[in-house]
Amino acid sequence: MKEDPSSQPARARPVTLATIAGHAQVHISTVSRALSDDPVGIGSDTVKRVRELAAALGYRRDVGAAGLRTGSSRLIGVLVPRLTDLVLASIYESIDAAASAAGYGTVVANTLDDPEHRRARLDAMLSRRIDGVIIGDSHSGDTAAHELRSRGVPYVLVMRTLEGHLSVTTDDYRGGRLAAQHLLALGHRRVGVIAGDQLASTGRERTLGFRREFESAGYSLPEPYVVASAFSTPSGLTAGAELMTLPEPPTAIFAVHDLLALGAMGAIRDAGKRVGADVALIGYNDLDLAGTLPVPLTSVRSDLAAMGTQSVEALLRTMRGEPTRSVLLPPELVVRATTPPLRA
Amino acid sequence: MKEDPSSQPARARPVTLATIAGHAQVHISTVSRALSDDPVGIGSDTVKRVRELAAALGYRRDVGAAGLRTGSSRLIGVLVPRLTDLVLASIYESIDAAASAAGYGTVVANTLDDPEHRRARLDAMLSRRIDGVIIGDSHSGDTAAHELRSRGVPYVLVMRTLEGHLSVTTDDYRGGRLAAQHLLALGHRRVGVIAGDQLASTGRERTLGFRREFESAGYSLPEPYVVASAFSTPSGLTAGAELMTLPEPPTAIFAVHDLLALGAMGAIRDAGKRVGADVALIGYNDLDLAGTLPVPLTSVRSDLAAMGTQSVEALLRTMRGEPTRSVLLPPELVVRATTPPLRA
DNA sequence: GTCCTTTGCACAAACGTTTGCGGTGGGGTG
DNA sequence: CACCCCACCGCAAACGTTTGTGCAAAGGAC
Repeated sequence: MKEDPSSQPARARPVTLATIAGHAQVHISTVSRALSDDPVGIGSDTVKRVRELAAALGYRRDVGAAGLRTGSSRLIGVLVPRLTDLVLASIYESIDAAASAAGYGTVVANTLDDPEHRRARLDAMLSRRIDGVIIGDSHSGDTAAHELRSRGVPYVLVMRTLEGHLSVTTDDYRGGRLAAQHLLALGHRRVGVIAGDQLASTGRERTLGFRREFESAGYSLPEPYVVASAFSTPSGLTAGAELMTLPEPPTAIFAVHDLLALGAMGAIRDAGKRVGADVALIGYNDLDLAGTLPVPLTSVRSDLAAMGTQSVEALLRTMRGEPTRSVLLPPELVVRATTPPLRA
Repeated sequence: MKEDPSSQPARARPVTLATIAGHAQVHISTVSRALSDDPVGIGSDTVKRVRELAAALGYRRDVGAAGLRTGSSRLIGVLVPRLTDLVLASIYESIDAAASAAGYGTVVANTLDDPEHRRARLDAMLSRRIDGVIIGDSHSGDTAAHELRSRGVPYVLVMRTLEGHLSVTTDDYRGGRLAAQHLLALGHRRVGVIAGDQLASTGRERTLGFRREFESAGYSLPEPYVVASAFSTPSGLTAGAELMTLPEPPTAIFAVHDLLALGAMGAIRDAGKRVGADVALIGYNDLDLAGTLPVPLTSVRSDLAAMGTQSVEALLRTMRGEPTRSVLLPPELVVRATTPPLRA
């Protein structure tokens, strides 16, 4: 290990409009206009000269200072429960890409589903005068959306819905029905659901859709067979264990999140059964690890990238004051090895 | 689905120092001082009055404007290959938490290991006048660190090292040796390595440590048994398949990333073998899904949270101009079901 | 009572932009 | 040749802070 050269050169004084103006022998405002997207009222040769000078000097517009003047920080805030949740990480990735393409930066905050922490992070965002917020962690009984509305800060919900607020989500109710239809078609009659957080619309809707479809086919889904949980692998393990220790354990399990399904796999194995052959399993979101698991996982696919992109588009429209409607993306069932045909 | 009330109230004009000054009948500078951390030179009753007023009016300091004046944006940039890599997401989470606790915000950028894209994102960060950068995606032959140094922007590497630059990482060489020692002790003599990206110090060091330990015990690790890869589950699958189709497939595999191990599990199964019983498997990083997998995965644990936290501390020290040294965190082997004792 | 020190505050400049407005020059039209 | 118009550019204010300096009043020592 070499010695670390911790002594770094003093930070160079950044080159500003004034620097360029000095070199070009024009007024600073002329430089500003020449560098703007469409330089109106400035001679084309001046524009060329200024731009070359800017490039040569390594000029970089101070967007903070510009924001002070224009009132727009060109920054959008993103609230997520946890970035270590692959689903949210994927959505955030596409949000960031879309925002970046539109000339906006993003700041993301883990709220950990903790109201106090969330407040603090949202406060920090507002202190940076963000232009809009994408809320990915909305909870029933959540106040952030209302507060933003009353403050007049544009926002849009993603991933999870909330009655009366603009949102971009997948049709979770329909996704739940797809899972139920598949299991019913395979002949399963006694099934379990790992339902996720019931305060989140995702957990609620997916479970509800599944239940409705199942019951409307004439079968019942008793309470002990539906167990709430967090959205992590460990809680999938405990919830799965709970299901497998029922007097009559289910022959199939619907987990409303792939990570829950991953945990359930462990629980099924711990119960001495084989995933797929003995107990069918369906996950949700179709993370790219789902297809490469030891036993490839059947999952309800939702287009996370589209959700991210469209939420940015919706937010930008709202920021421009254009009317915008919520969007519901269609889910799709991807059948793999964890839901084989029932043996006779 | 209700109609979306997309019409939001006009954004309220934010309350500034001037607003408070008006109400308090003092000068704006007095308000600024009264609101600062230690209000020196201002009467204690004035301080109290101003602070109450600020709270009542819902004042929020504009950190962008403050940054313009002070020259510090109180923002640190974080460069990662991908946030959907759980390892990086975990590190970023702790970076963000630590930075936030120190009064700094963070902006993160996916660089996708693409130089051009990376340039653009780094440029955007510099345009926001970030106070420092944490580089999580350094590659051999990478120029960003050099550029930052020459620009005088404080930075620190995390996760991956680069000769001659300050970094906070785990001892990957040692981690590789731990894995080799474990497999040797179990009696494995013909082993394979899924080596990750050889341009990243993580992939390189872990593989090197493993090889050294293995060879110094008197056994060989021929080239076909070491296959490079990306750091994802799918590439773990293909690399694993490559190993399993060798004329004499290995009896154990060391994957330098848990997600690679996850993919390898699928490959082992596709080859008609059982993970653990037929082919031993060791992962790296000990993600929390490792322990809850159908067959719990033996893995080399590295303390990701500590890496994040300490990288922030190192960066803050560098920003204050204090001398700082690279840190090497010790890895730890966590033995689980994928490396059972060899049957006689 | 005078002088000096301290306390408490106001003034103003500066950070880097953007932008409405005004002014100068040149070219075209009548 | 006089006029007007337009292209091009400079001037200055403003965004919300922070901070060095100056100034007045209050308090103490003699």
